[in-house]
Amino acid sequence: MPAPLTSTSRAVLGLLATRRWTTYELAKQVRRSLGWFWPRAERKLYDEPRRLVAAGFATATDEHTGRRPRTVYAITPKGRRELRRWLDEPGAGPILEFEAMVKVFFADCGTLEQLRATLEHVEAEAEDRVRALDAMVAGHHEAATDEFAARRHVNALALRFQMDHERFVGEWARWAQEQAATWPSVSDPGPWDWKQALAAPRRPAEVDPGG
Amino acid sequence: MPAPLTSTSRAVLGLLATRRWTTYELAKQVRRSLGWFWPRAERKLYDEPRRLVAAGFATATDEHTGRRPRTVYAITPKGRRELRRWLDEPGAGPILEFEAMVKVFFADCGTLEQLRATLEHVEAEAEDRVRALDAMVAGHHEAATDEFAARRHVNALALRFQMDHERFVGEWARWAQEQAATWPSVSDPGPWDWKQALAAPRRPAEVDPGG
DNA sequence: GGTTGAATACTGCCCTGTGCAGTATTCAGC
DNA sequence: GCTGAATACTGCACAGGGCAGTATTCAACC
Repeated sequence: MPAPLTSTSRAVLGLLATRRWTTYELAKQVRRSLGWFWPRAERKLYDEPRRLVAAGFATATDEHTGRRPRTVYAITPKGRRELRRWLDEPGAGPILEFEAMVKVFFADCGTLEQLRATLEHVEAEAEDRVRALDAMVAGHHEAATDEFAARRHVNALALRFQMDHERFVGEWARWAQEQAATWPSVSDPGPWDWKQALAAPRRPAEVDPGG
Repeated sequence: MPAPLTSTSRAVLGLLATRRWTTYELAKQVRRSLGWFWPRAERKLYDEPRRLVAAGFATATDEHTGRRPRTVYAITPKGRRELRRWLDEPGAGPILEFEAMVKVFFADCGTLEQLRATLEHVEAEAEDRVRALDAMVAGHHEAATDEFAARRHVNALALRFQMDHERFVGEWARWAQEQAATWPSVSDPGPWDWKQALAAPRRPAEVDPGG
């Protein structure tokens, strides 16, 4: 019997539902869109289409560019049925993996300077990611192929999540730096009020008055 | 030479820096605190302390409860130095894995009802997690052992992130349901304005009484 | 006093997934 | 004609997940 499919298999199946792809194209596409909330190494993406073919959910066609061979994958009707069936199952909520937060959590084993540097790095990375997403949205206005335009609405739901998430990470990192700046030392926060820190309202996103 | 340590090794090392633990206790503790931003299977946590001992960062002491043996691990001075050194390296930003979002992203292959159910499930899960975190914060007020009280400030930074994150997920899921409710069909959003959806300000957490 | 079920304290196994190195061809720019 | 980037993959070692299985201890209940 064929190995049971994973969520990654279904993610690839979903992409195949929009058009035919080579695995190389699939990998690029995952990096640009799906990868934001379902990050997978390119290496795995090369295996998945084969499993879909074995399960009867996709077909593989050998083509070639000059003398170089390439395999193009396409979804089958059975594959579309499987995808619809899969959409009936609930689906796991967000799972976060945040190495820098581990360093924040154990910051009292180091120095205030190390904590500050860690938080600054998180902030800078979050800003990079916000910029990357902004660029993607800007790109949407022009380059709108047919198959993309038809999926703009679902795309927008995911994009909105990702942008707000990245903005939130940046805001948190700024807030945490401000808090830590008031601590006498990394192992003793002095009169700092942790209850207040947990209860204070989330700051509204700063409005840019210019422009 | 011993295998190079991973971030998971360092996370366990960080816990050992606060006190001595059996692996079983370590696993419970990870589930309650670290696991929110560094989720690891219990199975793996049973291997890590051994690697730390092999590297000279921890010691293992064989004890027993009645006839049942147990191994208690403790950090060494060399282990503390390694932990401080590790805090100098930047640390990776948040990585999100969100299966339900994959289903949202490919919702146009199914039905509006499936999309609604997926989003509702995400919302309910996020609310569960907010409640679990609220209970944890409430617990902090009473049960404050010495080793916990000393780490309350760094704990608060992480807790604040986690709570706001979970609240944000819930808010997004509600927002997405409202958007999808205006779509004539799952593959055609009608006159729905995707630019507006991406640009509109994030809603404050207050409740909408309209209905 | 005996049973039962939860908590404690692990180990083995198989699979998924990551990261890196390596191979070979095509194509655009100089 | 040369070079470097893009295309199109494969192999390998190791981290990590999930589940099943083993055995003891302890408190609750009858």
